[in-house]
Amino acid sequence: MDLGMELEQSAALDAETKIAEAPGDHKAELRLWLRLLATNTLIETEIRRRLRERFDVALPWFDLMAQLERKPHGMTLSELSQRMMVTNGNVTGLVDRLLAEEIISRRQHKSDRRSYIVSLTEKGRRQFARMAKEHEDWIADMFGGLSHSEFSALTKLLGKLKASVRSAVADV
Amino acid sequence: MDLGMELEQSAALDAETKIAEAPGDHKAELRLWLRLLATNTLIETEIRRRLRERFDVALPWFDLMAQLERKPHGMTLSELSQRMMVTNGNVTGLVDRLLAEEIISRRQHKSDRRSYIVSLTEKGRRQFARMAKEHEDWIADMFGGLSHSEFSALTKLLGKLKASVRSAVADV
DNA sequence: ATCAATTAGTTTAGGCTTAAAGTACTTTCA
DNA sequence: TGAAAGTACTTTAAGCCTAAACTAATTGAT
Repeated sequence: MDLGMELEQSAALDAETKIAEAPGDHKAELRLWLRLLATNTLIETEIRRRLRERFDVALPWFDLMAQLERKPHGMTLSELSQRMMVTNGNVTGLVDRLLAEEIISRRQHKSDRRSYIVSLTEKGRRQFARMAKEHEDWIADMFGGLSHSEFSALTKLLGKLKASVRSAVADV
Repeated sequence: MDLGMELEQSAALDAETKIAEAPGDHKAELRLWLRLLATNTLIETEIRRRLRERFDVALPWFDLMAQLERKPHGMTLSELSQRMMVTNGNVTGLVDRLLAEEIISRRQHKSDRRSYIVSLTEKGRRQFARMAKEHEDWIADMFGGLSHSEFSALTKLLGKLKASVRSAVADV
């Protein structure tokens, strides 16, 4: 997704030279979002391509496995859907397919009969370990153009942005 | 998507206090990507929800209209698919649906008989204008937690990251 | 001028994703 | 304790999206 409003690359727009904007002018915010979006899409497309090429695995599968890997005792489908930031129905379908491949297993919750716990099988753990190793290198490779300090600055700023978005979404 | 590897929130990790990493340790890069991803997903989900609620329109429709709005003379499907960062086949389907709603129109390319030009209809232009106005406010609202200088710093850093990703993707 | 390579767009098959409605179970609280 | 509200998960319908195979037209190299 790239909302196509990418503004002129006027290099002059920084904190020093920026003139007070007209009220209701949100070009800077828009520009920032578009840049975030484009960057994210670039990375995601490339990761998807490499996962398919190297491991014949779809990105949502990797995502699901990554979640389970951190929780050796497994988790419920609801928790999974929250962590993956997708709907419950989506997770139901994914779980079905990963079960069929014996990458994950599923058991009834002990006390809540509505609920299931899914976790990685041994096969799933092995496969994920191989993928995670390369995946880390891909990311490091793509991010290699940034210095140490740019890194930590960007991480910090994104944390702030995330918090800002969260609070705006929360109190609608 | 949220690859579930979110690391412990050790606040101590900045340029000053960071100790040299072990070779092959890419935790910082991973953390940065996960944060980018989560932020993007939050924004996208919320925009999608609001577009549906206020205008009964899907995000890809808005995206496509935003592209066309900038090019009053229209553009080819290929150009559209490049700008939207999706496949040609995807665009074919979207264009079909938007044509049916008379939001866009389509004509043969003058000299290249393989090619079509699509552009917004008057109806499409009107509808997009209404949406774009609110959309800008939503974004500004979500990004409101950042100061002017944080804004420009983040914009600049994301530009660098985007360039870094692009060059890594290019020379695979 | 010709034919191989490329490009524009479509189609197909299959998985992804959502929103909304539905089933089964649990919790709450009057 | 028992009805109402809430939660966990599934199903459905419809659209999104990709990769790959396909058709038709153009370009380029000899």
